[in-house]
Amino acid sequence: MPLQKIRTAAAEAVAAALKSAFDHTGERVALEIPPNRAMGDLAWPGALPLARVLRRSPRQIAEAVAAAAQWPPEITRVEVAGPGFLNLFLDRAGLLQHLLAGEGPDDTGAEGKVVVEHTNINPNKAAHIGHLRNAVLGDILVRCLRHLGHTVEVQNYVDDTGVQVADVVVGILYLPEIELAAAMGLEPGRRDELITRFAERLPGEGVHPASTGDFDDLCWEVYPRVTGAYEDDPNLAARRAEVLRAIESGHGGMDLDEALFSLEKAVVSGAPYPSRAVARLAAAVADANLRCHLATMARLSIGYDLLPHESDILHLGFWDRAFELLREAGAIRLESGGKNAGCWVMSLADSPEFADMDDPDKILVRSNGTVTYTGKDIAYQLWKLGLLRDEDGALHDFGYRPYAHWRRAGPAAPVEYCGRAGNLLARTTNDRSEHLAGYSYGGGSRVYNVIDVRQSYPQKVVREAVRVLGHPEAADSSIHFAYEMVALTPAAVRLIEERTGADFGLTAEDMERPFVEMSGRRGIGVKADEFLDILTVRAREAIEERSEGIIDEDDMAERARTIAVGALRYLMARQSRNRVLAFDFDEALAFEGDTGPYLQYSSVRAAKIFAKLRERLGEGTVEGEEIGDLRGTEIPGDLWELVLSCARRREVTGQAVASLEFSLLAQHAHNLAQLFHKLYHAHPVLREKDPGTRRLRRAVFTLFLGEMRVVLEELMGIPVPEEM
RNA sequence: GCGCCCGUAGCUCAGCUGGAUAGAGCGUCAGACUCCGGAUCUGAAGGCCGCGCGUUCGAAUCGCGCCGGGCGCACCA
Repeated sequence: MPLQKIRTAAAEAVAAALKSAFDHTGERVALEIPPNRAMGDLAWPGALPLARVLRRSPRQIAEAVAAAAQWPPEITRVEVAGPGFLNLFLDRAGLLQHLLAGEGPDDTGAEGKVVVEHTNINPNKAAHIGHLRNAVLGDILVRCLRHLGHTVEVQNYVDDTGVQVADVVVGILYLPEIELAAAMGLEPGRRDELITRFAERLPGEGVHPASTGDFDDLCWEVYPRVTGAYEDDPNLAARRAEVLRAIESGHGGMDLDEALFSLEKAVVSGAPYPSRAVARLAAAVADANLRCHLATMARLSIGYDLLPHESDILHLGFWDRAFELLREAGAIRLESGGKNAGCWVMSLADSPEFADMDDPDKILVRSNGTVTYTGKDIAYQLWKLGLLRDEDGALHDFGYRPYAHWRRAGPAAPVEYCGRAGNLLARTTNDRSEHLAGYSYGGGSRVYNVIDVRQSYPQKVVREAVRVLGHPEAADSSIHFAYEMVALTPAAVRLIEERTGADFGLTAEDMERPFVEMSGRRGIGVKADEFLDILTVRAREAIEERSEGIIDEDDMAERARTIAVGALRYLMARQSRNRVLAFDFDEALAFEGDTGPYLQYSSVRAAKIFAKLRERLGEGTVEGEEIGDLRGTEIPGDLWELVLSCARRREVTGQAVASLEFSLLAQHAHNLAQLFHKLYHAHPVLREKDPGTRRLRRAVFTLFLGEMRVVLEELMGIPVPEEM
């Protein structure tokens, strides 16, 4: 029986005993796992609070329950300890046998589809380490949900019509040539030439492996110069408005080459840029950055099912429909006077969460008639929940088209974008007649939005909108997975300035603070790909330091990659989500102690034991019929500790999902690795002469190895290398 | 001003729905098998769990009030 079922059965036994011995019912009996095995494997502390109610000493109660209970057969011994704890001891060999035989699929999920939205990087520059926190947390959530038996749809939202994309376009079209050329790493030249050179940097079709100097890196350089230029040149703001208008009007399916040609022609002739060509350029910029982001995340084994595009939400009238629903429900009103005159606002005054606010109204439609981001997000959220319905009851839906196909060689292997086989990554389109046979999107019974904590207020507004539209259960199923931002330690900032020669213009006061916020606008940050590259180089050095022979280059590259990914993912997972992650290079590049490589190393070592065993003794992992031979084997305390910890995976995963705290999972993995490393020294396998003892050790290490593969690779996306 | 988050060892952090001696890692100091990889392990030193009051048989954990730090409260996304 799985540990959780034993636990439940024992709890029921306690409840029944309370009824028969004291005629006491209604108690919620919960069993816990005591701090050490001398106190048993499961414990019931409930006799203590019952003492007053039952007017007996806690010890008396515990003893009476112990005597009256019909324990499940997995409980072999029961004792009362301390002030009145009831401690239960498990059949050790029995549990080990059960775990080795495999627990079978989980049946706790199956409530319907769960939608997880994560990554959501503005497609106007390279991803930085803050985006990695988002993507890694989101991806681990997806993995855990799937492990628990849920059907999960992963969405990566693309804001292809926002000001940030417009800013890059403004840079290309209007930034002084000298500055633009400098950002592009070129000698100053004419703008039409720069546009040509810029276009040459656009990636070709498909998603290509990430490398330095990609298109997103180019935009990383251009973007801060544009935001800086707005301060110097007031006319530039008007240009931005023009570009935004052009993007909103759309390009009508214009060909990119044609667009570039007409832009260059406009430069030469001095005519204004044609709107459709500007829009086409913006679309190309957004899409190119998106593909770069997909490539970055692919390195970390992160893939997606759908890329909803904001432009499609606009063009397909998602907001118009949401607006109608909100107006019919009386949730919004047009302000005729006051500071919000001419705006459509949603009143939050009636909901307790917003009760104490100075201004409990949130503007959804501006006085100029345009919709705010929060408005669009309400429409999108309704769609995700399957609640954005037209008058005829049909879902107000997108059109869909394949964007790419991807696969990975193992649960934590890099995502590879390939031809037509593998998992489908779809994108939304603005043509509803485009369908994908066999696929449907949205309509989640639960929706997680992985967005940093600074967006809590708009997220609450979105949830409230769902509620006032008459869907309180759906509002409760709309979960904002909030996490704190990634910032830089002052030491990290100094290092980046030294290395890149940049000057972020931070004051002495800034540098006194515990951390410095990253800022794409100012160019302050550590790019995701760059950091992964640094990690990989460091991993390579670490391997070389430790190895004796010469390592084949392919092998070396694979080992270094694996270690870099493991270090990064673990770093992101181990810290509790509501604490600011102050990024520090020394800490991030550590491979010893409480790190990803430590966990990987434990698995490598365990695997090595079996390799040597096969070689020298012809023995392997314990499986099949040999499991039966373990019956009745005495399991010493330290080995048992590891077995019991392995049994807790489902429990830990469930807790991690319920609390959205993957530090629990990280700690669990670390705990397993640590227990193993201790046993490694105390319980050698190869040198053990007694076959029975050797078999037990093989069995426990078999369990450990399998467990680590699941926890690291499947749940945390941390690859386990063959060697390191 | 209002709201949310954080405050645990010198440093970076765990501690799940309150439970039995507060845990890791880094750093410091002292050690380890002619060994299944030392990216390891063992040991030592190091804590009024920010402060106060309360609830409870029991509080790092729950409540209230302070203090310190961060982040929100846009016709930005």
